[in-house]
Amino acid sequence: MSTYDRIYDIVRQIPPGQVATYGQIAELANLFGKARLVGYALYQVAPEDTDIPWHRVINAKGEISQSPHRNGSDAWQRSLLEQEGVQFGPDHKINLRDYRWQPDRSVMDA
DNA sequence: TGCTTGACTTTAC
DNA sequence: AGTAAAGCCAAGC
Repeated sequence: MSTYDRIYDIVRQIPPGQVATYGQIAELANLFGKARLVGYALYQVAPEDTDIPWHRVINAKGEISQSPHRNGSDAWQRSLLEQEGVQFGPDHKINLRDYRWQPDRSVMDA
């Protein structure tokens, strides 16, 4: 069981129409403070890999993280999210308050 | 083997 | 509010 396996395991559990931040994934995978590894792990996942919903992982700002090496897979990511009903704000940001994934919401209030 | 880089986050000016 | 720096760990060279 490698570190990345734990990350992928968490990412696989993100339900459609919801998103999670890198830091959140790291925390759930018992890797608090190691958010970079999450991004690095996802970097190794091929965009066409449908086994892992990599597109549901975004940064803490609610935006799709970009990198010189992505070259368009970021646009693809946005497309996939919109397809699942995730709406982007005027500045191309996702409202985490509404779409953030709540893994274990035992205390359901209101 | 050792140094640099990176799909990040948080805290501090 | 936008910018800067530090912490983290695996991969590539």
